[in-house]
Amino acid sequence: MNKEFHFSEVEGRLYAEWERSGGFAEAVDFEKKSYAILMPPPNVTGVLHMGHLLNNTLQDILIRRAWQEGKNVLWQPGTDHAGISMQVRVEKELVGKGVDPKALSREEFLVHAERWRDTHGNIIFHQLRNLGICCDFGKKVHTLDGDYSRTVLHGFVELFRRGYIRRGRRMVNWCPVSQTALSDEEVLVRECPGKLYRLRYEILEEPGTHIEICTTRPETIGGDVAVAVHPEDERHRHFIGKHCWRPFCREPIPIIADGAVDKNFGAGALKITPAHAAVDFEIGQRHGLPFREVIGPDGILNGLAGETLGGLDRATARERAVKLLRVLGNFVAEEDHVSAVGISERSGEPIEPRLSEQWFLRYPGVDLAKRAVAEGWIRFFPRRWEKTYLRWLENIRDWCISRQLRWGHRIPVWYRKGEDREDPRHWHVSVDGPSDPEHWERDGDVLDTWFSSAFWPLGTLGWPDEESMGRRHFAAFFPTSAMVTGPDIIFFWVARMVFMALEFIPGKDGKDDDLSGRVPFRSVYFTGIVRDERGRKMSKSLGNSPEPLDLIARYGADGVRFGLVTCAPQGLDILFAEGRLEQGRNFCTKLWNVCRFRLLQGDVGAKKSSVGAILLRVDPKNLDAIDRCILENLVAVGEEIERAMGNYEFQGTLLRMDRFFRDDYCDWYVETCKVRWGKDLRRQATLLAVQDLILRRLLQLLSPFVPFVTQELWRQLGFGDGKEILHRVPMESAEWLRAALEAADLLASGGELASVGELRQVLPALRALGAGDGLYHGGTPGECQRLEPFRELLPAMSGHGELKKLQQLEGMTAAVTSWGTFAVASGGDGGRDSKRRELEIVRGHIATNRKKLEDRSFLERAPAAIVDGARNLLAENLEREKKLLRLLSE
RNA sequence: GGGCGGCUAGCUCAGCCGGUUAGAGCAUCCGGUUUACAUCCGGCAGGUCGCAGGUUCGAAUCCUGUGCCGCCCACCA
Repeated sequence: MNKEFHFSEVEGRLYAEWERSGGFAEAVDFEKKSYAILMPPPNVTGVLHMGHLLNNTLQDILIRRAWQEGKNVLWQPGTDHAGISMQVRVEKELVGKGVDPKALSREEFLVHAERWRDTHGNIIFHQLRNLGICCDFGKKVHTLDGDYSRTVLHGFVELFRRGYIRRGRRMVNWCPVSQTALSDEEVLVRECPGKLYRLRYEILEEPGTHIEICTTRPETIGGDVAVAVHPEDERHRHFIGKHCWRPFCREPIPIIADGAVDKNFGAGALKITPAHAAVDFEIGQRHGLPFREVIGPDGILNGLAGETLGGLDRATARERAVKLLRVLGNFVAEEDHVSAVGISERSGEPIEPRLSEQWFLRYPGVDLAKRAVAEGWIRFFPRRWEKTYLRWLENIRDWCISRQLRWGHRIPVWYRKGEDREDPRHWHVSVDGPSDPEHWERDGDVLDTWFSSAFWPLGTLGWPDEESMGRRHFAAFFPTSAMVTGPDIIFFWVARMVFMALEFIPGKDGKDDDLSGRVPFRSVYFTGIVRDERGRKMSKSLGNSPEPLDLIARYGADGVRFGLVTCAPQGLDILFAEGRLEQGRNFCTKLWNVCRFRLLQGDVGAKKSSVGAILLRVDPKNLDAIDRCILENLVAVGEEIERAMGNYEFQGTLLRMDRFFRDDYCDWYVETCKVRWGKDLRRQATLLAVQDLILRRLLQLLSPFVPFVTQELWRQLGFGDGKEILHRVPMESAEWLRAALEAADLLASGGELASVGELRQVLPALRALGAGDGLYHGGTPGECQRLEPFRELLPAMSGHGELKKLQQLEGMTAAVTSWGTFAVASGGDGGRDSKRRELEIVRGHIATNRKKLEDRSFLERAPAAIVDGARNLLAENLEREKKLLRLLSE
């Protein structure tokens, strides 16, 4: 066996083998419980980043544990066609090649896009393989696949039929760069420093008199159709019903009263531009105002904006407008003002509120979606995200689902040629289209990508086609078990999947109140966002993200996985620290070496190394307290891990295993084995069997976290038949193990646990004594008797050779312990200072506890156990003080 | 404007359904190692638990207020 774990050699070999020999293959047995995770489908344009690394590591851990628990397992991979970002990407590519994308027909463009997708689209999965994830990529689904598209279109048609989808002319968020509508969720609101302009419009009926208004967007003045004031605003009351002059495209416009105006903001009067502001639009509707559009879909102002503003972009037009207003005498003042500006998530450009004809979805089953989470049918980890989810549902608004793009699912609506498009009587809505297509024209828009993603749990499991649902085991895997994703897509995706599932999956036996079978997943684990050491979100544009594949090459997949998990606390963002990965790599090396050491002591022997087979090699008569304690620990760790994993405490679980492995097993148990090895062959065999029991279980427990090194060691140690795939080997539950070890009488009693625990605590004190010619011990007869079984062990473990009787303290450095006084010969008064420090601490404890015990209310009100604890501590420390004083006075 | 989260050792974080002396890893420093592992082992030092009140015999932990930092939501132009 090599001295080091050469991960680069092992990882490639094992991964290929897992794939080849069915390590990821589905094996559905309806007698068993099922476990399913839908991998959040990465964008086809995406490349691997740190977030994917973390996210997929966590899913892989859950999936491998599910295999170990003997469940039916589905980890569904897939990719998302990523509407806008993909289209932008392809357009850029085309422009680079000298092709004008706009000159291409829809079909020509799609050919290019599909070609791009098919060459670049699966890169991320190839990259993910390096992480070792046990996902069957053969099951991959792409949102534009034929089957999946049918799911999406069917969903649309059904929602339309049920009255949730409507076509309408409404204000939408318009991205002038992509020239498409966006949903509210795709708009980022950013605080932008700008100016608030105070302007005056002259009153038609009272020449020379003005009304003052405030605006941040003077370039839209051409679109003003009114000025509104609050109906109860004394300052402006007398203007209501009169008119004022619009400065650009000079025309009189009415002054109206509307409650939506805030009296306390600015001048208390608001110019109304229904075509370019949502609030203004509503006010316009209420008052039957006309509609003047002055900005085109491309963000360029038109002739109605004012004679010299036409043809300018919004920013330039604003500057020009201000200059004009000064010249015209309408300008009063300007002040700095921070306003909330909607920014397109994709293009980064300001959104233009714009009236347009779009398809809207009124969310179905809002109350059900609330109940699903509020009543715990779906559980969120960490829980606090429930509030975010619920609050969003409280203020939910219709979702604009149509996009003026080419890349995506084309809306399955046809309009009869030559008829009024706005008249539903001339619409055809179906998945397959009309039977006489020559008389119809299909809607040119596509659906929001997130609309198609909302059907992911349904579509990937074959819905709505019964044959397909059977083939994909819908019955076994729906509802899926866990969803692992980022809180940033809680609205975009998580909530919408909930809506769709609840809408389309009926309750069992018509019992719709029981949501258990209707939710898309039973729990959602929200990961944190991976940030760099300075707390900035890792991103390519900032250049602060390490190359994931590079990290894997340097630390090994296991090292990276270990590192990521240990620096990812539940519910908090992750401050990425590369040092963690190094610790991960070191962990693997240590695991490797302790197994190597095991092999150096002798063969594992029986090749069939089930727990039962190993137990046969353990003779309870040859076990001492130390052996029983480590076995007890082994069981307890398993129990803690099961609890922790049930709560998705990945970090806690791994750190707990790490602690058991290093502190309990390597540094304590293995070291004591060396000392206790002896000459008795049966005793030796038992010690090895105990090691095997521990290593076997440890490898299994660790396998989901560090799959490669554990798999390789499983073979090297000779567990299994040499071909076994570790994560497919069933793992005994902690409960089973406890029962088995208890039945074989291998677990420590409470007394043994306490005794060994103290033994371990004494060691550091002995080591701190420094070097001498041996270890001297003195104590009460009771103390000496307790030490007896460990006479060999203590001095050896502390590096002091043999144990001698302590005769006198002069010239010695001593440690007072619960096992008596230990000392080594020392030159001078070495150790005196540390004794003094110890005395200080001891006296501190004495004072604290004495004070407590003198406090009557403490004695009266504190529970008896606490009071007793304080008494014991006081007594103990008084005793230690006495000994220390004796030592110091020698 | 509303909401959520964080603030504990130089750094990253545990602890937070109140209870013995507030922990771990990393970094620093000191020491160890012929016999699995220097990708190792041990130890020293380092914290008035953001701040201020309150409840309590007892508060890092519960309550109130407050300060920074971050995130999310929101039609005051």
